[in-house]
Amino acid sequence: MSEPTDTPCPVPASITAAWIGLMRAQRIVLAAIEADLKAAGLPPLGWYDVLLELARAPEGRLRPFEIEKRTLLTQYNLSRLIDRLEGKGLVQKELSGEDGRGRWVVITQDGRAMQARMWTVYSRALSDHVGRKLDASSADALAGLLAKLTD
Amino acid sequence: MSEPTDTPCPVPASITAAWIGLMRAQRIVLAAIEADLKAAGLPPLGWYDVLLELARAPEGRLRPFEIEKRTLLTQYNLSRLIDRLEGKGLVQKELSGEDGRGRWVVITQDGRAMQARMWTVYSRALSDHVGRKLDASSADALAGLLAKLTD
DNA sequence: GCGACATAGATGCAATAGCATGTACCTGTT
DNA sequence: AACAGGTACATGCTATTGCATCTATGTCGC
Repeated sequence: MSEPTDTPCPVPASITAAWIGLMRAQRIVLAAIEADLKAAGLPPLGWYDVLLELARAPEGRLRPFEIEKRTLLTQYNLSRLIDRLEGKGLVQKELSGEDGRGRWVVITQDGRAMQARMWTVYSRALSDHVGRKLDASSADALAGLLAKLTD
Repeated sequence: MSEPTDTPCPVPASITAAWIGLMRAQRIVLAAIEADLKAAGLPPLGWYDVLLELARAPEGRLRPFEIEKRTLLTQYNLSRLIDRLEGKGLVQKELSGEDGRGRWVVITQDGRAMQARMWTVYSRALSDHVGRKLDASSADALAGLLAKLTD
């Protein structure tokens, strides 16, 4: 006669609490930030990530696979996101001379302007939805703990 | 002649580090867990969330709007997720007598079995991808810091 | 140089998410 | 009772995502 295990849970409660908190916090804060961007008539955060990487890159250009690594976007989603960015004139695609398989993605002036415009809204949203909730030492501690999850 | 502000950033570095860490950690861990579920031939995590709430509810039934609050799903996404769950025989929809607008969503035996089956995989994934990375006190600390973000 | 395999990127198609709106029904006011 | 909201849920349409696969090129061993 075995004990009925109502919750057959080999996972410590502290672990599940951390995981649920991680999901909740990310969703809630992300939704709040996206809402602020949308309210300002700006595109979603994914666009910003790509534009920022390009803006920081030497000559404002990167290969798609480099963007992919930096942003955690999947290959097929990035391929289409780049098409959308190009459609809005924020980036240009160029053929790569060295590697016949490759393309260059180059940020345009409009793209740099959009990145800057998005940052004004994004930074304020970050202050509102993250900065207001955490002091510097808490933020450091949080970043440190989260980093443990990603190696 | 004004100084060029290379990074016009009123947001403390510790705040952006925490935010980027939050996004990265959530995406990486979620992707790992979803991959484990898929590898086991099981449906995505969203299904589990709904099934768990139903399994825990008295008589295994909830109104859609109750599920909505508990899971952070949007109304329209939940409406269709419930249809998919019903299509697989994991829940049933019943008309509500008291409130003519309402429906009940009732978990079936198959639904309970699926929730249990998913938990065996999910709990192992949690141990692998979270438990292995954090000791109990770190997990508690992380949960506490994340909770600060969501009030 | 040729074949086998890897890498970079694109794309057709099915599934899901987002948005706006629609349909019922409820609740309060006059 | 009639009306004016408000709440609960569904749904048509479009946009995005996920998956599998395709094309093109590069690399390595022989």
